[in-house]
Amino acid sequence: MISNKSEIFPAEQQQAAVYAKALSHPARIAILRYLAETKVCITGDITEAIPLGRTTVLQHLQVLKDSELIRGDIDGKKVCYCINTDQYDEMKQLFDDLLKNINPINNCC
Amino acid sequence: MISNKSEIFPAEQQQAAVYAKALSHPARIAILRYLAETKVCITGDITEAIPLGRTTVLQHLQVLKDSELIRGDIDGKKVCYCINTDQYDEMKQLFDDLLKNINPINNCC
DNA sequence: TCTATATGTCGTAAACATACGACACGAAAT
DNA sequence: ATTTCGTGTCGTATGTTTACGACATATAGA
Repeated sequence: MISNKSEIFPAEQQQAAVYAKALSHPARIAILRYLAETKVCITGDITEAIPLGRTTVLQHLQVLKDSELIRGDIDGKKVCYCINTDQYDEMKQLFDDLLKNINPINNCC
Repeated sequence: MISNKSEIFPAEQQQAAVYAKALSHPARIAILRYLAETKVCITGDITEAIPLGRTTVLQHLQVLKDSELIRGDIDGKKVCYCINTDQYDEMKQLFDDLLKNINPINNCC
């Protein structure tokens, strides 16, 4: 590709885009909701809660981990996934600012 | 692909994902901000404001149009892009609800 | 009429996302 | 010791996104 001109945009917009991408698949939204609901930190039980194959769920978890919205800590033989509250709060703040800054007026044509 | 199991998720999560996808590239965030700032409805001047090729910008505009966050009305020889305020408000509401519903507690492991 | 401007469509190349099966590996139960 | 469970990694097929050049068209002005 000649692709990936993302770096030419302001850091704040890049970061917002990263979070938006993390939320851009219903499975990942479902996973976040699941993690928030079951307050215990869960392992591959997620696979049973989300109607997708184990590998696919793992992949979505990886995407969420890359965006740092979740953490995955090894707890003995199980792995313990949970929402990264710091990062999550940062996302909320960023989105809030973004949506506040975009104040459209419907003056089209 | 065996892909596109998106339909198996709740409609609300699917719609949130659609909006998130629309915001998932810095160029599209930049376009939205530009449209909101320059309160006039703009045409291909966007190409000059966004450091990308004309075709690429058009493509991003198409993605935004698909998510219905913007409209593109033909106004004589020019095309007039602007934010679809109704849809935009719906997005804000959806995100607000979503982020409210995900209330993580940092009790990891 | 010819030209420039504004716009759109098509094609294409490379990268990334989605979905999953198959295999690997270590710890706990039998 | 062998099996099972929880986990992860690899490979792979297909679809989507990103980026852009080349071509097409229609309108306004010289």
